[in-house]
Amino acid sequence: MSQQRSERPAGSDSRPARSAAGLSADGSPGHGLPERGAPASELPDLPEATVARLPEYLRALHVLADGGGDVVSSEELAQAAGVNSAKLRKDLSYLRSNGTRGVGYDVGQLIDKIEHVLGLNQHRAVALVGVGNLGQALAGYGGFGSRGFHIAALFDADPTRVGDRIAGLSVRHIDELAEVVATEHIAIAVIATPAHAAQAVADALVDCGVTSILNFAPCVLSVPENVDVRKVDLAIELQILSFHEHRKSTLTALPEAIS
Amino acid sequence: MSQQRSERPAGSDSRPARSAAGLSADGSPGHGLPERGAPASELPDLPEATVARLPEYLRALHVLADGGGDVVSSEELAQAAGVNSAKLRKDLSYLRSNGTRGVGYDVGQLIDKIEHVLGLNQHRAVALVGVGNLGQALAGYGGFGSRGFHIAALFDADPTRVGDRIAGLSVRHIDELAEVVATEHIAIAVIATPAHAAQAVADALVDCGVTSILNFAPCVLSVPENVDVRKVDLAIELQILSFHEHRKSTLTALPEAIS
DNA sequence: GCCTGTGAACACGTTCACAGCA
DNA sequence: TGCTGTGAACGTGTTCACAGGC
Repeated sequence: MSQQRSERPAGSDSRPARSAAGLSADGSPGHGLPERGAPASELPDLPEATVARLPEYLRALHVLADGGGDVVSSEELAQAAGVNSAKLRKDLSYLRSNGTRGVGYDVGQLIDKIEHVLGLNQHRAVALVGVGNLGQALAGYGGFGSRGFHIAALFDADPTRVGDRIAGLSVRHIDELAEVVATEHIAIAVIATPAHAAQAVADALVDCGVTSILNFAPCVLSVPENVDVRKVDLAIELQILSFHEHRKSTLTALPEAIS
Repeated sequence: MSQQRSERPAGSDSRPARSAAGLSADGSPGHGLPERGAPASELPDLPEATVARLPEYLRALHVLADGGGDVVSSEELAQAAGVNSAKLRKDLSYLRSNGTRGVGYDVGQLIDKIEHVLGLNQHRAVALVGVGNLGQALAGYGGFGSRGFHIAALFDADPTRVGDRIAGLSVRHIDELAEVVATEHIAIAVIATPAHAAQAVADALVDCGVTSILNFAPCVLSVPENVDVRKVDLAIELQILSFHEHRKSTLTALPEAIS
């Protein structure tokens, strides 16, 4: 499932929304899919919705592993991950997973498999652009290392911020982007700039060869089709909750139907 | 139609369950209920996917309005929001929307309608729990006011932080939660605590009557079914991007199909 | 002509229910 | 007797394509 080109909102909720603005970028009709028997045969092309849940399973598995568990049933793991067990089993079946019937899944094996599928074997270097309020918080977030990433560089356009040290890194000017992206082998970047700067930053990132962007700026980014964009927008999340609040409050005004 | 009730861990998936408990509330054909709680056209029960996109349309509309536009076609608006126009039109049709054929949509009217549906007429008060790195950044984020929300109170469990002033608000101890939630009429809360504290905070929030939670802690929350939880997890977003990176790099190893 | 609104077709995702194996 | 793995049924969401009105 390639991401569609243009831009697509990919926020918090499990938005599998594959909004393809144009045409069938990814093989719709008769796109000779990579041969089944193809030896390279890494990824057994997973549904996007499954991909979005694997990280949650992984987190739950790590918790179980820390707790000393070595085998887990689909029911237990599903509960820990907040899904139902049928969905979990279906998801894991896409990994040609090796559970043991009558027993469950080996925790360690499953962790390895999921990490492998997600490409987390190699610690990935991430660039963070924009060290304002949010950017600083993200830079300071400690949870990355344990989950397969490290922030390799910080950038900002504001000369007064360049040189600041945040979380052990020195803030560099955005003009140095290309150089650093190359030397650090960065493929993933986080945009934490104001909205008005985000598109220019995205363009610069793409020019440097970055192919995955996590966008915290409240705007739509336009990027080539080979670049993946995911979006996190706090206000949008709150507005969705607001809708449900609104709905709940009008529902309580209605007579209670049967229970 | 059976919906699992019980304590559903509303964690990751964060799709508020559409309780289909046999309510024909909205316009069943021919059953014209004479009186609704709110006669002024309440919620025409929208698909969840549509709800998730309305905020994006709203943002795009505000940009257009600021630019002086007063009418917009579905094609233009769709582009600005990063979706395709068929989807946009379908979404708006759920709002019994009033576009003009051959012309387009009135920007101002559409803004009003979406804001109304999302319940953004009333500025909603939001509580933020956890003023660490991320919490402080969220508190300092200025984008709320213009989008229908304001942070009404900050809480933390750490006594050394209580009393700090952040973004014009004084941090209060979590023990004061119930009191403040009541006086400020807070229905929505943001959890920005470490994972190990999040469930306890969620329980406390629910006890106070909070019915919508935006969870930044990397864990699954278990809440009663009438409470909506949405989750934002940075590491998960990056891991999803990592998968696509991984896939792209194995694909380039394959012979290029035609483009 | 242009553009909205929408049924119908299609694609995707979830759930069920049971076959198959330890 | 479990519990996994999975086809098939079902439901949701997206796209198409055209009817309807300006």
